[in-house]
Amino acid sequence: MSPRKTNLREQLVATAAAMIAEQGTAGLTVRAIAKQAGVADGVLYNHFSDKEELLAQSLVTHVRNVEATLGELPEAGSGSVEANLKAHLAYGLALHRAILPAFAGLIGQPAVLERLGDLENDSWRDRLAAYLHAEKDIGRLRPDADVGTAAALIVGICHEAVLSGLMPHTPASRKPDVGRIVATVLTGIR
Amino acid sequence: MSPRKTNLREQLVATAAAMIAEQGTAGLTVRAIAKQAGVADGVLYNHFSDKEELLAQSLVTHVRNVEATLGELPEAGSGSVEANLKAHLAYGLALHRAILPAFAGLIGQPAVLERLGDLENDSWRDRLAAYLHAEKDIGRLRPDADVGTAAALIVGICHEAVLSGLMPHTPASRKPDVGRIVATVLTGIR
DNA sequence: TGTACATCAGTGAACGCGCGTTCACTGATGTAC
DNA sequence: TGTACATCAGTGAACGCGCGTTCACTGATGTAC
Repeated sequence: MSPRKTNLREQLVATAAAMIAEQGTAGLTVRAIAKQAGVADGVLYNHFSDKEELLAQSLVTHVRNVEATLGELPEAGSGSVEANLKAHLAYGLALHRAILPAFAGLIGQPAVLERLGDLENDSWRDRLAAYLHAEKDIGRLRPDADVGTAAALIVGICHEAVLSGLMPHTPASRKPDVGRIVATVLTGIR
Repeated sequence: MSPRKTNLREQLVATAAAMIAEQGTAGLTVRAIAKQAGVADGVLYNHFSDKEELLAQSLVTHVRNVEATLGELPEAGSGSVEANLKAHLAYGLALHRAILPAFAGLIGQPAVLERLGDLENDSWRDRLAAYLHAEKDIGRLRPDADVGTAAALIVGICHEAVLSGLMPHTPASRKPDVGRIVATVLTGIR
């Protein structure tokens, strides 16, 4: 063995993650990754069984890179519920804007997605749901509030905002307004 | 001219639309379409400038086929707001379940999507927003209700439900509950 | 009506290309004596 | 210390494949006389 100070595997993953961040997974090529990393075309097969393994690892890295740039999420009981939900929503919007195009490029080819089992799949969603439950337990939300559904609504807004932005003929006026969304989820429309 | 009773163009579009309905646009091949239609490989170029034109036309047809299978949307003022919103949401869920995978397969290759300008892009969304406005004018929703945001929440749920279903490691318990979603949008959680 | 020719939708083998992947080879580094 | 050999990460040309697309050809149909 005696690893000769080779972290080329990590170099390839870092390069591929950066390319995913810039252009998504659609049309991403092993040659393009190798060229960007400044190594030979075939070298990735010394470190990965195939392209899918490199892609799966790079996706995990990409998601972690994005999460590292996002701040902390608020704790239940601190500040106001409205401000906390706005922070959660802004976090989710930024997260999905950065990672959803990468995942969408893999639809219809789910083999890569199935290799991501070790990636905590949607930890933000779980934390949002836990936050809402805690606020309800504290009494800052209605006792009969359906916090699971509220979490789904907020996650859905994130998906909708990003997907609409990827479609061509979408009016720019459809940009999400964090304050109005949180207000509507809190108070309803009836 | 004298068109010799040739509707092969429409036959190709119908075949491609059916294949899109079954397996989405990802991995859809001109050869597979030709084989399924029972015609020669190259014949599509007598009727379309290229694969993208066939795909765009087939996507429009697919969407119209799906819409034709969905019932009518309720009118403002009839029935109850809650029942009407449930009908709208069920419609949107069925619509997106059928068409969103087809569109997702084209992300990162937006040339096809740009050819869909004549397709009324998201007419259900517009009709939902118009319905909510009308109910507000009638007085069956709060005067200060943010119906535009409410429409975005409902559309978002449709996107979220479909995308989550396409991901492998999603728990089955996350299926959307139309009644609870409508109740939460109507009454909020605070 | 019958015959010769023109038309043109349809055919399918073939082309060029880019992809993921392979593998004989290189050459710098580690080891043996 | 110096020399000969072994190792193995890295190289990059080449392979096979499937894709979208092209085009010389076929043969059924319409037209002219």
